[in-house]
Amino acid sequence: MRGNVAKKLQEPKSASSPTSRSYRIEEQVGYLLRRAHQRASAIFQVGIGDPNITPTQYSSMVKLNEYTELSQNLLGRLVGMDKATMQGVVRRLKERGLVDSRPDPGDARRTLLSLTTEGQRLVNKLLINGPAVSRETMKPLTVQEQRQLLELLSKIV
Amino acid sequence: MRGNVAKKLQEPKSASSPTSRSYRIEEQVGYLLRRAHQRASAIFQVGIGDPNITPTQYSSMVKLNEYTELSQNLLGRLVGMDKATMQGVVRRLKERGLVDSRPDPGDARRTLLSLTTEGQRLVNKLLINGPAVSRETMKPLTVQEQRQLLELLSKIV
DNA sequence: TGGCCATCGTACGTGCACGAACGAAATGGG
DNA sequence: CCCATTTCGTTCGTGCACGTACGATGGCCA
Repeated sequence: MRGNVAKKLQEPKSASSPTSRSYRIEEQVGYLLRRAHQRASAIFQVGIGDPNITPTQYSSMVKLNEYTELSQNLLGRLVGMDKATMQGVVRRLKERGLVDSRPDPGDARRTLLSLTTEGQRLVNKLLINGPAVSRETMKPLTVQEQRQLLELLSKIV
Repeated sequence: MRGNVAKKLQEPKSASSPTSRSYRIEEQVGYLLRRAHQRASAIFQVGIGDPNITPTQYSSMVKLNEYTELSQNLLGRLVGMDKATMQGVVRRLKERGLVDSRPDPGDARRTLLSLTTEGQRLVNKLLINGPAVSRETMKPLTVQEQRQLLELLSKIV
């Protein structure tokens, strides 16, 4: 019985003054976006069909599949990653033989990236699961709410 | 003039078959959540009032300010971080003298965390900017849309 | 009360994220 | 044509995120 008291959750101490509207961290956009993103990533990881492919790697491969060949910087802009982040993502994809690169013949600063045959094969397999992952992430919402959410998120990106 | 051709953006190659609805990565929840979270973090960093405090550190301090004293694990559950992540966040806050810890007298496995005087001072200063950060993040939305977004995000967290 | 199982915190490895600094290459204006 | 500016990719440092494994502790129940 001793020490039992220590297990009880303490009450919040702030009595929230009657004038100032109380500030709850759980109701702030940034907080909710972090949590939502966490959950989306977790669902992606189990649902996309290859536990070793991350969401950013997937986005990159999907874009490379659309455009055939892109410079590293441009790819980064298309998928919303800064160049330092992109560098790591591309390095890992190259290490796994999913992406190949060659110097841009017209601009010596650039590296042109493309999917290997293996990369194409993989991304086309994963693309089949893409819609299901999105569906599962938004499962708690009605179809109309899902449309709303996508629209609202598009506006604040 | 030479090499100019290399700068033109290549057209996407997929002709999107007429039967299957095209899959655009930019319209997937996970992708939008990642981008939105990125933007929210950037706004937080410049707006919260201390560039060295991260969103997760802020959440943790706000919760510790509400509850006075919490075990590391419980704090992690309250702010949605797994224990390994929490460990790093707490370590950095302790290194900066913003958080203090003592062994739980009733349970030798636990560490009780609390804000130092300095930590309290800081979080109360940052809390003033909290609402403005949220406002700025949702600036592109109408007030009604802002309410909707918070509600929808709450449902999928 | 003794042993099984859950919980707590830590440690390690991997990956995303980004600021800053860097050197090489391209560009554009004077 | 030359030099200042910009772009491109890399590297380094810091921090979040989480899986896994570990050892210590606590709770439960047979």
